[in-house]
Amino acid sequence: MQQKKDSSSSSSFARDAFAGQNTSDRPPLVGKEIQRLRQEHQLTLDELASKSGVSKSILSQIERDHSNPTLSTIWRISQALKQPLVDMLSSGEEKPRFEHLKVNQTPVVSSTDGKFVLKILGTLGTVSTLQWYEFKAEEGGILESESHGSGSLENLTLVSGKLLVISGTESRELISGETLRFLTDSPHRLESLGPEPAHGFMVNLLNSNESF
Amino acid sequence: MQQKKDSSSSSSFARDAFAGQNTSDRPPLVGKEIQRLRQEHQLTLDELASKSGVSKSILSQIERDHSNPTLSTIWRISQALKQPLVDMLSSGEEKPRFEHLKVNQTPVVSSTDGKFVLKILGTLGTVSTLQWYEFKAEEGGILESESHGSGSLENLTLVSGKLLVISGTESRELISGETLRFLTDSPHRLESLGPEPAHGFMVNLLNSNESF
DNA sequence: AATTTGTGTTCAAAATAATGAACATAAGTT
DNA sequence: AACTTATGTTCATTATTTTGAACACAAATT
Repeated sequence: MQQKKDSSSSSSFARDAFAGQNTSDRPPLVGKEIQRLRQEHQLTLDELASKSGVSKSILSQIERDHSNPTLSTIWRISQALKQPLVDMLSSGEEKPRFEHLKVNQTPVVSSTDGKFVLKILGTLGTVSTLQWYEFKAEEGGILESESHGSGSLENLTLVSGKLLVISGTESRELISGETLRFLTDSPHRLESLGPEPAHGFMVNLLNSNESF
Repeated sequence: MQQKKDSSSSSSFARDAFAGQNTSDRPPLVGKEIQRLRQEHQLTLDELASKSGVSKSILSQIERDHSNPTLSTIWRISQALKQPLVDMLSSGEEKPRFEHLKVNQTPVVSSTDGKFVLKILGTLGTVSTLQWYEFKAEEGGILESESHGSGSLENLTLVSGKLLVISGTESRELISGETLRFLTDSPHRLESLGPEPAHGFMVNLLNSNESF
């Protein structure tokens, strides 16, 4: 019924259930990350406790992964540290420093008539898929796309040329230098109006939950 | 010491402490989202309970936001639903369909000597901050940046010109059409090598935990 | 209609997260 | 060195989450 918690060494939490590093099949160990953020903000446990409304003692335990925090606790901490909640839940991993894509390694997609060319510049997965492109389209070039799923967002910037954008029942005309963002949860279509070729840049967020 | 939980109406959680919709200053209400996902997967509470190892009763309460789940509980649920944990913590919100930025509304930043010009095309917050830019730099134009925080990633595509990128102790030279992505957790610097002006796009992920 | 089966909700008990006070230790002061 | 301050850890208690069993209700079957 009642049980001692941490007498001299172990709550049953971290040691028994989630002993290892967060390398996949265990809940994320947020302790070190929270501690890092707190120290970055130059806060003591007392200060963070009063800022967040979470008691000092539980903060201490969470930082050492001796406790399994509640959603509301993590949230209050993230608020106090001005850190998006989700950022605290992913553990830092190894990353190569540079990735250099040579010209011929950049994937290119083009419309059947070859008038609309899309260069895929990058992709990022997991949280919400993100892709960005450069495109060039001579007059009359058309790119038709299916829905990207609810909540998907397309961000178009036109460097030069003129572009007609149709999404659902609405449409817009873009001129050089303008940016348009729009929902792509229904089929949509880009058309280069010419006379000079349209050239621009596109950032797509697939199935995100962001608002702008 | 002991306390009834949900007798006929209220745990002290949802109703007392977090009554409203998730419109900002309360922990995210994950209930509806979890329920949606469960139903999408065509699972009953019993099935999800056995898949996730979380008891049916607490699932029921969490779905109705009558309980304040533990990190490990949310995590086990997210695993069973094959859903990235963080995706469950963002709630769906309303979104306007189009946002059209006219030329003069696009924020522009330039270096003190005016040789390096950065147009801020867009920003997305919360999950991990994302920003993208178009840049133009005549020969000798330099952009110096501080660290963007651990895990930050910069994705550079050069449309034309020649660009020198220095991050930490390493450096690369980019020619027209190439893409470079690199970590920006230390100060870094872009320099247009000329002779023709450098022109390109940049997508920055600040403090993300993605790997590529 | 009565029975079984499936699905979600509530109950009492047990496990554990959260709190505030006391404690330990280190760092600075007098 | 003794005293104070600052900071983090542990203790005892309280508040809540979590569990498994019992319950309620609806849908399907006999």
